[in-house]
Amino acid sequence: MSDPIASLNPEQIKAVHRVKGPVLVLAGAGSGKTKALTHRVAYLIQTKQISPANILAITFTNKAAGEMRERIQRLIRSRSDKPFNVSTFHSFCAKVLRREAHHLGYAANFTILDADDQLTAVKQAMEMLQLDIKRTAPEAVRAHISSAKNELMDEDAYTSVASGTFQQIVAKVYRAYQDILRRNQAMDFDDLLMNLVIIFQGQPKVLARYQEQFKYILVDEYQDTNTAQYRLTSLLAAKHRNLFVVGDDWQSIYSWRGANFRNILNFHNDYPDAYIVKLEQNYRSTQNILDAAHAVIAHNKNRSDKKLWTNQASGELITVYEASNGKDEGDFIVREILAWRGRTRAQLNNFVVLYRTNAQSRALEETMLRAGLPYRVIGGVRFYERREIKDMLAFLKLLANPDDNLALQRIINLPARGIGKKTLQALEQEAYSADKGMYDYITHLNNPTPAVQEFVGVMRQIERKSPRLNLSRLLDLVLTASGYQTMLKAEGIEGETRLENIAELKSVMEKYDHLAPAEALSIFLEEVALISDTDNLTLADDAITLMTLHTAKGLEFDYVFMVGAEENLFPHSRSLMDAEELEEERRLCYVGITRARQKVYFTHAEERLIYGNLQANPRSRFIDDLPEELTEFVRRSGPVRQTSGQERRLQPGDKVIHRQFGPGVIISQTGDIVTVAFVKYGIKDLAADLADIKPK
DNA sequence: TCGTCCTCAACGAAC
DNA sequence: TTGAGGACGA
Ligand SMILES: Nc1ncnc2c1ncn2[C@@H]1O[C@H](COP(=O)(O)OP(=O)(O)OP(=O)(O)O)[C@@H](O)[C@H]1O
Repeated sequence: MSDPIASLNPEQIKAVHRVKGPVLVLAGAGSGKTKALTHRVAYLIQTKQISPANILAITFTNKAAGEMRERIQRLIRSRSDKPFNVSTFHSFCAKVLRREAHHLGYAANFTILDADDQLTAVKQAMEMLQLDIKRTAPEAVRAHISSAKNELMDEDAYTSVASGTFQQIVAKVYRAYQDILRRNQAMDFDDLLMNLVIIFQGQPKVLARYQEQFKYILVDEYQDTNTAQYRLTSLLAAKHRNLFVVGDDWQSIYSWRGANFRNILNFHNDYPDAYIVKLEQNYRSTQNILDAAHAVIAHNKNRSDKKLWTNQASGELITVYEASNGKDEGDFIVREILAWRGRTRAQLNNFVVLYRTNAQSRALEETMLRAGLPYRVIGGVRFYERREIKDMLAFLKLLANPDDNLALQRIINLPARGIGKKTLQALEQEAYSADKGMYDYITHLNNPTPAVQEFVGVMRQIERKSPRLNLSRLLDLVLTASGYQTMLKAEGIEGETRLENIAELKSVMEKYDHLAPAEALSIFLEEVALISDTDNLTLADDAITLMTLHTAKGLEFDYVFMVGAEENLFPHSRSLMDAEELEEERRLCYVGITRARQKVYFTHAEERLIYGNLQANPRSRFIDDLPEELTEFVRRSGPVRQTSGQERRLQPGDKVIHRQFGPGVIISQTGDIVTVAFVKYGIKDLAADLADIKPK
């Protein structure tokens, strides 16, 4: 292997060698930002003799962290067991909090709530406050609490700024929700970030310790940091100021969960002495792909100015396929993939199909199945969110944290033993009055009901044997002792499938079998809680990859299909009203195009089934923004030239004004009915005689 | 309390 | 189209 530095270009080398002080690498897609970051870590360790323990590298996914750890080890030709602190923000916070959460009254074994449990806790909070779940959507409340935390607003801060009925409700629920979480010894995803910031800000000595440890900090994908992550980074780097961040504001696509690309654009204000590196050579894509991507992003107003060029030839044209319907769209993709495979012996692993919403994957899956092509879907309904998996995990969570009432409530009646909603509520109330966790409470009851006794017996048995069992044997024990296995076996086909899923869970747990039982469980539960969709992408089998545009960030493939390139789908209908959201859709398109090494396809359909009825959407504005000379338009019947100057009546996407409902956007037209999304009144079906609707 | 049938809203992206 | 949640009877 050659000297690693030699494989970098001069600009990348500058970024790697500037060891001291703040450094910003602001550069476009595929310019080698992540590569520079990886090499910098290796350089710090190998050439500058800095201990890995003093370095903290933050990546966007656990998978990226794992790959980086491997690459660094290869670069420094070492298999040392010294800990490399390469992780995501969330798992970094979780690890530190295991040691420091006591400052906030949490024990080290706190539970990490997943999205599902969060919602359950919100509902419980609302029930306690006697709020009507039908009048106030718990999901909306959860989302607001989450945003507040990402902005570092605790319940007091939120209460003091809450205005309007809804926000005041949220403020109340927020308080009750935090109360529930504390009693459960549980933190949600957002707490992991916010609580660590609270500790660092309130305990200067603790902060100083970590500042001293992490003298060198590196952050990838800095454009998608939220306020909490930004603050955390600033706090940790404040002492030594050796902060290296890389990112691309054009690729900021997570504003809806609090990310703010101004964090990267303001870096030079936060650190006036920052050394700024621009990388302009792209090593991933052809010139046509870069030009197309640039043409799309150029329409955005809020963005930095950047250049990107490549040594590569212009390459393939962008192909735009107009399908007659969703099925035709899928068939086209299959035909193209087979054709490429015939021509170039390309592996299926080199193909990715990207869509805007998870719901679009189903139709594509069916096409792939029919064609007999192996595929993998990344994301969507996640493995760890399946009922049987969550049930198994709940047993394990309760074992790890007896205060986890949410876990207990999930499993106390599994298999059904007559503990229903009423009984559960009573137990909860009694435990609450006794100021105890529910498990603690029911294990110390004087005369428990037989059903409760039975459950306690199951848990006692598991508790007693668990110290001597490795993780996979522990799962076996849970499965048999609880009676869950018997229950599923009695269920027939569906139970079989569920048992298969549990078997898959077991094979994951086997990877932790070499760890001591005492620590294996908590490590496993933490990793499972923080696993991300991309983490599940492995190219072990040769298969076509299907995923959302968001999930594709940071990845690269030879052939990229962007499907459903239609107004209302992409850009999504919910974004059409808001200029900033539209810019984010555009950035998403930029991300999609720039994933490709060789060839990009856009596909759209004249009509497609949505909720079981046909909808017609015009093709995406992003297609219209592609340079004509780089684009090849194909229809079902064969290549055609672009139709110019389409006649415009009222079409989906048009902005309109309604006499009664005010401004809105046309979503679709079916026969005599137009569906319009109104800014104030939501989605309405109206007679299409146009009497009440005027173009804006 | 629990399972089944039925209605009706959902689908925006995820650590 | 699918899935969650309510109504209902056992
Ligand atoms: N100096 C270089 N010489 C050759 N290839 C390079 C060089 N730098 C990066 N590459 C390659 O270019 C591709 C993109 O690199 P990398 O993922 O680091 O870019 P990036 O800027 O992080 O991209 P993105 O912003 O799209 O995530 C990778 O395949 C990488 O190996």
